Amino acid sequence: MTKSEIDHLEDGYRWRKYGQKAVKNSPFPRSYYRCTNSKCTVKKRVERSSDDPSVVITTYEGQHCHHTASFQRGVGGAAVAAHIHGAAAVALAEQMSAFVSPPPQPHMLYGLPRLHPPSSSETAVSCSMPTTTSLQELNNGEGLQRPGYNNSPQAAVSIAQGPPSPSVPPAVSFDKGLLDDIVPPGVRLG
DNA sequence: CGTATTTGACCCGCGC
DNA sequence: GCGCGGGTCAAATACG
Repeated sequence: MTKSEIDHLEDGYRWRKYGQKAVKNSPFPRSYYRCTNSKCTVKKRVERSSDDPSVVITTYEGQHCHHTASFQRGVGGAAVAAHIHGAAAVALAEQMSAFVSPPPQPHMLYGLPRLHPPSSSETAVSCSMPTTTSLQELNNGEGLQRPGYNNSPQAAVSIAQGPPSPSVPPAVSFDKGLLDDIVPPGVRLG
């Protein structure tokens, strides 16, 4: 869940919209996106919350087998990395903050309950993985592990809308785990 | 001209 | 079998 006015959030990857359907639960249409990487079959659904039009619900399906499409496009990777720290990271922060905010039903975290693999322990870098919950990647940091959440959801959202300090600890906590997955450590250092 | 988006049609699973 | 809802395809269109 992301508090944003736009549906197409930048998360460091390139997405191509391939469909849109109207859903019954919400008066707003649901958009279907697919990773532009030909070898990456990651998909995501973006729908706007019927309860709060300012909230968009992004559901990821699968896991990326690459860092960012921008890197594969050739030069400009460093610039993109800087961009991620500036904007995309904010979008991700919003997604993380959504898990520390008081949802109406914490147990319905979009398929998270079936995080356990079917049988063998599959590697995180496998393409076209059948598991429909890459969100675990977003939560294996601290999102779900923390026993309680912030007193006010606004506090969590404020991280994305305007951090009070240049180095906010909560952001760094998942920044390492999350950006490390999409931004090469070498680039981040530079 | 290449790429991304729009949008109606099509396919499939499910309940009756 | 039929209707409904959700997901995907693909031609048309828009844009840089």
